[in-house]
Amino acid sequence: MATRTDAPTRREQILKEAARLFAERGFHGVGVDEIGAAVGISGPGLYRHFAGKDAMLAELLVGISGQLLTGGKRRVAESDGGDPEALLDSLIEGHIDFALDDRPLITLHDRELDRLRDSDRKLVRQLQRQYVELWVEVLREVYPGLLEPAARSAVHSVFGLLNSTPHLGRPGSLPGRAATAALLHRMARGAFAAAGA
Amino acid sequence: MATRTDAPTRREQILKEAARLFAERGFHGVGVDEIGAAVGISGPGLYRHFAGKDAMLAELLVGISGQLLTGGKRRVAESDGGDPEALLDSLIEGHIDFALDDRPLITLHDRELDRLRDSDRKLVRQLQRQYVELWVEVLREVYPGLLEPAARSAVHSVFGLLNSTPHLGRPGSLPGRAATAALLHRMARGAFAAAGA
DNA sequence: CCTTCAGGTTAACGACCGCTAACCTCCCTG
DNA sequence: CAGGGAGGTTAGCGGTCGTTAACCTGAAGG
Repeated sequence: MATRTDAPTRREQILKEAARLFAERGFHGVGVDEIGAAVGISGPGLYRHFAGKDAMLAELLVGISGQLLTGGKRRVAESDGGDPEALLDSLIEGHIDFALDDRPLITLHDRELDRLRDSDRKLVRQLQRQYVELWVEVLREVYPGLLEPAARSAVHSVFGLLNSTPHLGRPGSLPGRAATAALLHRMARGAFAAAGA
Repeated sequence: MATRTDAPTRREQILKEAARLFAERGFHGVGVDEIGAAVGISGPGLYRHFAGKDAMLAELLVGISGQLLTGGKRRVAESDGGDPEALLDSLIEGHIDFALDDRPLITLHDRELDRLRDSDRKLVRQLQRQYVELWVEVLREVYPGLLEPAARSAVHSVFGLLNSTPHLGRPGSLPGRAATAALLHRMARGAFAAAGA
């Protein structure tokens, strides 16, 4: 992972603020003027960077889904036939990092999907589906007795568990990031273990 | 539980359809004309039954939170000092019933809270908080080693797990309601057990 | 039979919102 | 030192939305 050191571009600033605002008040609840104000320019200036408000949401959601899937595939590749248990732990860890570091995106990800144009929505759904299937395959290697429909339900449910981070109160009321991550990780494994029994 | 046999009132019809539409497209994404059309009257006719669009959302969210809390309190009272394990199972079962039978309400419940007037939002949050604390107390009886902050995080996370039902595909792709409920129940217990270890 | 009222209707107003048009101003480059 | 494009600005248009106003109607009650 090459850590970025250069300053964020204006486009990236806009996307970040838009994500925060969309997560706080919903896509329809935020005006373009507010998004502009959040980055120090005003309203129509955004159209120098994006074709429209819809395009911002689309780029955010496609980006999230793609990032999750890419990270998941990378972890599978790095494991390469090794211990499935360790691979499952790796997937869980990656998802938790994302859920803790990009809370607004996690919120958007399963909340505003229906506001997308048909083609974008199909793309996002396809990426999400591939990500789920990747987890399902790994899960069924760890728990061979688990049938596919049950495995898929279990994966969706654990996503619900891991994505609950936005409800956990603002950073500070928590017992520290590492402890929270560890708790979530244990609970996810416990839930999977119970599903596989 | 006295099962209702009389026909639903117009108010109830409106609330039900509004809940469905809000869950599908978001509060700001639904117009009053659509809500009216869903119950066979048109737009402004709704104002004979509600003070405004906001009032519908408020009544829905207060109703949900109150219903969950009331049901939880009833189960605690029925247990009355008995087996904490059985009480925890009872709470989980009640929450699962709600999540499976009223999916649109579950969706709204943690998605549109910020669209409420300040007073209504405070009321809903207070009801939600009481419900969480009720779970936390029971959970700490079952797992005495669990500290309060961790227990609260665990409860929120299990709510995320149980409330994932809207993502589980429409009824029919599932292996039957009873099997789904049983799976969710096992996973919730597994997650709690892992948190308590 | 007349009144009343609950529960509708349509028309229209005012606010807001996404987006475009037209214009301005640096800064880079040949 | 021209000039041109990147990245802003404000004004304003067109459509939508929540809400109100004014009117209608059928059924119940004295």
